[in-house]
Parts: sequence; structure tokens; C-alpha cells
Amino acid sequence: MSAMTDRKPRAGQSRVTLNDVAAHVGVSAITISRALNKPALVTDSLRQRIDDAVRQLGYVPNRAARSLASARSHSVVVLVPSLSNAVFVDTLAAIHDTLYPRGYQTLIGDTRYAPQDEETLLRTYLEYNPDGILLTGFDQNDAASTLLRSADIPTVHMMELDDSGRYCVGFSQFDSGYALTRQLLDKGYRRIGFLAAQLDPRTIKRGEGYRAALREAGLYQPHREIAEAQPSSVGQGARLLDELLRQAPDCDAIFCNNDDLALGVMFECQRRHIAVPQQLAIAGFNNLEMSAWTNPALTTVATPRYAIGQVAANMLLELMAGRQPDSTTVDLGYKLLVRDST
Amino acid sequence: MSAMTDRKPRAGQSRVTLNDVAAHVGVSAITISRALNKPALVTDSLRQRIDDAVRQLGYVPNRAARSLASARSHSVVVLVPSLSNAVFVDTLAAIHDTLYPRGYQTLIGDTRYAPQDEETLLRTYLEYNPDGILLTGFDQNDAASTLLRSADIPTVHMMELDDSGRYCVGFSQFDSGYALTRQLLDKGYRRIGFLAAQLDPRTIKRGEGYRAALREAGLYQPHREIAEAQPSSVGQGARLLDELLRQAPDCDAIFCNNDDLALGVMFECQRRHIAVPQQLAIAGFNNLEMSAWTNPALTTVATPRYAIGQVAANMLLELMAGRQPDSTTVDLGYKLLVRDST
DNA sequence: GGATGCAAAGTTAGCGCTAACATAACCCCC
DNA sequence: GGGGGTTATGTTAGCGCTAACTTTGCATCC
Repeated sequence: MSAMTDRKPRAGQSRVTLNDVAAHVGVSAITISRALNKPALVTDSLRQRIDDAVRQLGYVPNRAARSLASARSHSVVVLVPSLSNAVFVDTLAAIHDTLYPRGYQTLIGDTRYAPQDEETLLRTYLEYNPDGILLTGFDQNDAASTLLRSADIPTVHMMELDDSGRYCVGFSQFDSGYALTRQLLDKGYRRIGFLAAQLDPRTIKRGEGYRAALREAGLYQPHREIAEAQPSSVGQGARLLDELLRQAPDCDAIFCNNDDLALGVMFECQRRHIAVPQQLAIAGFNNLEMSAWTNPALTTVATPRYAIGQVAANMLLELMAGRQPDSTTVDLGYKLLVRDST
Repeated sequence: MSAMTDRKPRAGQSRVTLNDVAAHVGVSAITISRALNKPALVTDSLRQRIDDAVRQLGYVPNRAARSLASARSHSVVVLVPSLSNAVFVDTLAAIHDTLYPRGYQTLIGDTRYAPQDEETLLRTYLEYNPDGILLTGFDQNDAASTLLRSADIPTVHMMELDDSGRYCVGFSQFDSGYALTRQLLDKGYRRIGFLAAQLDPRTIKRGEGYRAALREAGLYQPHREIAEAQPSSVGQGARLLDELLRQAPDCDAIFCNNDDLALGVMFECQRRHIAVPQQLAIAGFNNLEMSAWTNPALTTVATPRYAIGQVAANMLLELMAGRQPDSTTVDLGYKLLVRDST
């Protein structure tokens, strides 16, 4: 009220700044800054007037200026290998849900399973001066590792476990592959095939679990295993089944490294009139939403992807606050879901 | 060479800056800036020395400072309603592929189909001072529209068309729904059901296309239509089929608004021993990767989502460069894929 | 009633970079 | 051989904000 100039932001010119708001309210810029960032430091009535002015002028803070002045960007970079995979999308959702209320913006990068792309993305995103970084797995290439080390920014790895002292939240990929295979063995299957695509480190570790379980049972036969570097997909599942049945026609069960492969296998079985699970049992991995609804319902491994995002984000919050998390490694386990397809 | 100080960046202290590089090379900061941003302005030999120094010191530019000094952030914000939907993921990939080589970083926001979340996200992302904005559809709420207007940043809308003068790249949702229904009618189906979930504006428009086609043929019956506000999913497809068959057991075809619904319907038909397409034809929408591999293969509508991302990003590049695109609206069409499920 | 303390607001300087202008160096040509 | 142009580099200032310190105002207490 009283003698306030009523300039409204001049259209077409530069955006409204803190100084504009300050002039409008009749206080100094720092007071506006405080009212917005540390409201407790400003008297109620003044804060009220400031809030009104902000709204009236349509003030939008400039993050670049804030970041430059405070050396904190309030941004967190998350790199995932794929956005086409529901696993990572669920994790991203959890991360956003955890970080956003705490004032951190999530910057998402899709590395497409390519360490080179991951390095490039990381390099670009470091320019944003993130306060924290969330990575998938430990498969960074040398250049990326060097970047990370010299950037010296709190970092948490997701999905996998490791005891090198790096912060990580996930589950044992090896164990989960082992357990699912063990489960098939316990059900009486003896000629168990394995189909994998993409061949990222986690896929490979699950394959190792499969192999270990079969070796232990004296039933491992290399020709029952097909690993394909192409991305995982339903079509890939159908193709790989064809290939597998050609080189090992007597398989009685198949461990598909991903539910989408399993779906492709299932449809291909329908086309070939192979009864599931009577003639061929099918198991998948990840428990995608659809997997409960296939016909027959798909046996799979439920992975705690939302929880991983939550716990990793919370661990990162601790690190960004300069505190030490209780432990460097959090194992969130996995769960076998035995359904009608096995 | 010669008398260069060999200080290496002091670990633990603040990051290496342009000035550090300048001091190391023995030139002024602006020259380093130029060597990195406009290499043609610096002599080859000097640029070589600068590049070496940058590598040696591990210099990472500070985007906040750059953005503040130049009033250009080299960032583009993209808001999509969902990351669980392959449609938007493919569009995002196209956008990144188009913008990244041109020096723009893509900031991804997931609005979860909620206009309120979209507004909040937009508000936050505007703090990054994006040079351009890509939005999905036109369903921004009032506050978001006001924000957009006063921010005065080049904006392109994706997926839908509109003739209000806003820039957009997409296809006619109404027409595609109409065309698919028409196709079913031409095949001789007379009691065509419609299943929709999510009920976002695009879903609704496709439903209107369905209705128009049936009305035109004198075959529209409201009880054959079910629209559910919950997100689309395979499980939802199974549930909605149950509901539909309860209120309209004599349907001879079903238009599912999304391929994942169609997949759920297909599995549910298998469970109920309903022959597809003999007893019930099924059509989906979007042509997800899996749709070619279902049993029977799914009739669906292929949507040009990658092309939409490309064209929208290119249009945005034009706008950000201050040029006028040839037209405000680009219709990329759609394609009926008639397969065995109808 | 003046020293003390605390709360609320202000002043100053600078984060790291680049726009805009200034200068220096060199070339060309009549 | 000096005006005019071109190219390569430097100087200055400031983008919008906040950290750190300073000032002001006011209540409190012996």
C-alpha cells in the first residue's frame, strides 16, 4: 500500500527479477531472497506482502543465478540405461517422489546401455553442477569414473550391490538368477534353457546365477543358453525361442532374463501349439505389470525397483546433507513369484 | 611449454574454472571461452594448447554461469504425461537425438497425466530458463497457460493438432479413431465395443472418432462403450473386457484405445476360450513393439511418435533461432495396421 | 538508564561466465 | 608509407542471486 510504484513487468523485456520484486515491495533484494528461501527469517506481514508481489509480478527465480551465488544447484542427476524399461521408470518415479518434496529437481539421462553415451551425458550433466548423482550399476567406463572422482559429488549406485565402499542400493543379481533356477530345479525341471538379450552387467550376473545353480546340480549344458546383444523385446523373445529350440529342442523349461522376452516366448509357444507349462515351462524376470495377466500367468522375480529409488534417494539426501548413511550398501532383496507358467 | 605454472586443481577445493585454464595456458579467460564456444575465432595452435589444458585440468564448464552471462541456457524442457508409455519414450528419444547434436540439453518432466503436476513442473523448470519448451497436447491448466504466456519462450505442442495458431506437430486423434472404427465396419463387424482408460484428451478424441463412425453407420450403442479414468494397463484390459461382456455380451469386435488394453483383452479371451477374431475381433492403438507378436497379431494404428519428436524438435530449433517455421501445424498422419486379430 | 542481546533488515562483494567494446597485430593496396 | 580492412586477443562490466558481515530497532535486565 501507500506510495508504491505500480510498474508491471514490461512485456518483451527481460524477465522479472528479485530486484523488481524488491522495488515493488520497497525492501532490499536480500529480504525477498530470504522470504522465499528461509521464510522464518522474515516477519509474517512482510512475507505476506512479498508473496503477494511475487504472485502479482509473476516472478520466477533464476536457478542459474541462485546456483552460481550459492554453489548449490538443488539438482540431482539420475542416469538410467533405458526409459523403455518399466524397471527404471518406476525407479525414477520413486526418486522424484522422494527428492522433489525436499527441494531437489531430478535431471533424467538415458544412457541407452552405452557406456560411451553415459560418459557423454555425465559430462554434460556435470555442467549443471548437480548436488548429487544417482547411477545405475557400476559399469561406468574409465573416463566416466575419472569424471566422477574429480567432480567429487555425492553418488549412489542403484540396482546392484558391491563391497568396494561405493554407496549402493539394490539386490544381488547373481542370487536372484540362482534362486529362480533353483526353483525350477526344485519343481523337477531338468533341461532348463536360458534366454538373455541386451547383455548388460545385470543380465550377465543373472546368467551366472543360472549357470551356478545348474552346475551345482550337474545339469549345466552350454547349448541351452542363448545370449543376444540386441535389446530385449517381445519380438526378440519369439526369435530366441526359435533359435533355442533349434539347438536344444528338448528343453523342458526356459528362464527368460526379462518378462518381455518371456512374453514373446509365450506367444511363440501358442503359435507352435507348445503347451505351457506342460511341454515347456516359462519363467521371466522383473515382474512387469502385464506378467500377472498373461495366459498362463507368468512365473517371475519381483524386483524392488520403487523401493530402490526411494532408498537410494534418501541415502543421497543424507550424503548431500554431509552426513554418513548407516551403511554403504543396502540389499533390498527380491521375491520369487511362482505362477502358472511353471 | 616455456614458463607455465603447473598447478594442478587443488583437490577438495572448488572446481576448476575458466580462469584456472586461462592462467594455465597464459591467456585471458575470454579466449578460453571463445576456444570452447566459437573455435573458429581462435588460432589453431592456441586452440590446441587450450584443449590440452582443458583435458589436463579436467575443466567442466559451469552452465549456471554461462546461462547467467549469456541469457541462453541451451536447455529445452519437454513435458510428457507418462514415462511408462512407450509412445512418449520414443518421442523423447527423437527429441534428444535431434537437439543434443545442436547443443541443447533435454530436461524431461513426467506430468503423470495431471494438469496440476504439469503446472508445478513447468514452474520449476522455468527456473532453468529454458530456451524452448515442448509440451504434450494442449491440456494445460489456466495457471500453466499464464506461466507459459508470460515466460514468452518458444513452445511447440506435440501429438495433437489445433488451429489456434499455436505451434504443433501430431496427427488427428479424432480421425485415427474414426478410421479404425470405419475399418472394422468395412470388415463387416456390426456390434463394436470401445474400451478406454486414463481418459486424457487424446483418448477422448479417439473415442469421439469411434462414436462418429458408428453413428454415421447407424450402429452406435452407448452400452458398448466403457471409459475408465484409471491408467491404462494390461490388467485393466482384462477387467474392462469382463465389464463390457457383462453389459454387452454380443459384441463382435472391440476397439481398445491402447495396445496394452488390447493385450489384456486378448489374454482374457484366451482364458475364457473366446476365439479371436472368429468370436471377437480385437483392435488396439499405438502399435507397440509387442503388438506384431501377439497371437493372433494385433490390428492397431501406427502412430508416428518418433517422427513427431523429430519434427517438433526441428520446429523448436527454428523458433529458438528466431525464424518462422513454414507452418504452425504439421500433420504427420497415422497408419492402420490390419493384422490377424480382426 | 545504559549496557546487553537478539531479531529483522540492509550493504557489499562476488559466484563463473560472456557481450560488447577496445586494442593490437598484420596485410593489402595505391 | 599511411589509410582501411581484417583477424586475434584483451578489458570491462554485469548477468541475478546469496554468503557474510553490518546496521538498525527494540526488548530486557540489573
